Amino acid sequence: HGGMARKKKTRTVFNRHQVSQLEMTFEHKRYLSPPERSQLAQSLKLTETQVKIWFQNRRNKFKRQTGCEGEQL
Amino acid sequence: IQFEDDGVNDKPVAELDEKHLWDRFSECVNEMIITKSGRRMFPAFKVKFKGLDKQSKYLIALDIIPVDANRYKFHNSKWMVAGTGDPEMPKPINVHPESLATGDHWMTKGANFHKIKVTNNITDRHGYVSMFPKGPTILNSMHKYQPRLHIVRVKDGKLASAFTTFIFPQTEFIAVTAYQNEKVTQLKIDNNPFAKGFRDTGAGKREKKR
DNA sequence: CCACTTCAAAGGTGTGAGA
DNA sequence: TCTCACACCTTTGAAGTGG
Repeated sequence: HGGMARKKKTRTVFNRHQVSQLEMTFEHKRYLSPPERSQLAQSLKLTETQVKIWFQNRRNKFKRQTGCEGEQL
Repeated sequence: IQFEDDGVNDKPVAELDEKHLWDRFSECVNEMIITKSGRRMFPAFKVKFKGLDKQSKYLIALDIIPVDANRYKFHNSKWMVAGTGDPEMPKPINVHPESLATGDHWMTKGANFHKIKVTNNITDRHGYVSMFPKGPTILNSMHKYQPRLHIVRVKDGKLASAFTTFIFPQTEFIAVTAYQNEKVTQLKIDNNPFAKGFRDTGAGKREKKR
């Protein structure tokens, strides 16, 4: 990185209602079709990209937790 | 306690996870800090399951009950009875958040109760679920306690078996407001990742301001 | 879509002082 | 005995980057 472009990435946190709705939706469907995503985004007042990325991250997390099954002694 | 037996044949067995760690704490009599805002227990209460029916759904729960009616004191590096215990508050039953999951779920993923908290703050009751109190478990300092694990099969929202309760003696502890036994403190520092900043060796920078 | 990484914010440790 | 502010860590999770 050459320039001095200091980007303050402020961490956005979804509120409880948003997370619980997203979580409930994820429990039923692990993938969302574009129309479903659009509707959910609108009802939660999030952008479609945010919902898309949330599901992407959520799938990754699910895989990570479930995949690492052989820990401990 | 009433239940409608659904005829499912299972034989629930729970075994304590990280038993060796619990044993080391137990050897020097474990202590758990209680604070006003609520403190997690360390080690965390984690269990693995066997003998559940894969298809059936189960509720898994944890509670913490008084061991006896004594007050204790730490004197000459030893715990000893120091009179009669104080009255106990009713103890909440901590239902595991993943509850009403299948036997298959519990047997593959186990149950981790690391988020439950213990407190000495009598004035912040979080209300009740059903007949039972909700929120952090209220304990008396310098009293002895024993966590218990409960398993019950559930069918169509109704209990479908008797409760199976497991007690792991090495999870017994004395509630304290500040650690009494140096050995316990050191075990906590050595094993709790959140206390890594107090470790002497390696990446730790133990320092005393004078 | 996945695999990873980035990096603030949130929050859990024991400490040591001062009740 | 108990409480509280620290310093010092971790964990969390949305957003970033590349495949």
